[in-house]
Amino acid sequence: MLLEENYNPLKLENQICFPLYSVSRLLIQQYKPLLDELNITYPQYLVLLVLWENNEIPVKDISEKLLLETNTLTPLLKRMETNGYLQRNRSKTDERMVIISLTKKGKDAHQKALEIPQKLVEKLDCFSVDKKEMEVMKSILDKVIATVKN
Amino acid sequence: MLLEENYNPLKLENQICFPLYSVSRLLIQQYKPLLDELNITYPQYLVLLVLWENNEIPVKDISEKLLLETNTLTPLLKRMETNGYLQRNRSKTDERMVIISLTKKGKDAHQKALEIPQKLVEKLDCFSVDKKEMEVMKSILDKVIATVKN
DNA sequence: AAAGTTTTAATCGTGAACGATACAAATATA
DNA sequence: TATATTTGTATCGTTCACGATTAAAACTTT
Repeated sequence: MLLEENYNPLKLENQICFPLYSVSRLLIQQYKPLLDELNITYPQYLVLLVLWENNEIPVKDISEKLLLETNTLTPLLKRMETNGYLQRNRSKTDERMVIISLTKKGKDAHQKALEIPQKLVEKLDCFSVDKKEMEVMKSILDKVIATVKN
Repeated sequence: MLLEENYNPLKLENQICFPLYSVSRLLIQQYKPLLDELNITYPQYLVLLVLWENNEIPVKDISEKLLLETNTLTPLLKRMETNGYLQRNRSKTDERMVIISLTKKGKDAHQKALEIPQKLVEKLDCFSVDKKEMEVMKSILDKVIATVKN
């Protein structure tokens, strides 16, 4: 297709970012009903994934892991604090840092969340999305992230 | 990896949606400096792509092509109208519909935009992102969209 | 120790996304 | 032809994203 004579790079169907952007949103929409049960959003779910692997982690490190700026994370973390999922405490050794840690509610949510990935896979199955293709795509995306990250 | 004994589906690195979501945002960030020259955002660029293929198109049809709800498009289209890129007119045959059409500025922007895809490809080259892999990914994503769309 | 620089969060403003709701125009049904 | 339903758009409220800026703490370098 790239070799066709009157190839138009501005045609919607020739965009690479558009399907990426759309599928990302479509997938997040698939997560929504599952996350609603925990009363969290998809970005908040990502924060929980990080915290379940590292209880006690500075905002900066969450920012690096999720590729989100602190001006996105600060209000998001405050909402999660209000909802009782986590605590925000200034580090005593370096007062520039705010250390995020899970509350009991945040830790307990891990058990409930364990079924989310499987339920999502089932949803994608319904859409006849090929699991192998998803693996291929994931490996490509991970490579892109690794190179962009430098 | 999926076969390992203590495979943890809640590990960040085992998520499929997260890299999709991140790369989508990273790519849109790559577009930003190019789109800044036209004083438009990435979703606004998508609207222009649609309009360059169909001058005179109802909001509903843009919504279907971009997979965006009208409550997202209405304010976005109003901003583009304010910026002089397009016009919004009620259809005379069916007054429920608002027909979007390009202004001269909107049509003229097409010429400037022609160089955007090439410039983006160059950027991705710098990140040593493989073009073939991008094609593979695009075909998978297009399939996902087609199936989700039903 | 004083001055400059870097690091880490927070604040502010703008622009998406999207669920819920409203409303008028068009269409279908009784 | 009334009444009900559907369709297309708009409005409202909440939550991201993110650039620009601010501020304080921690470091470097005179």
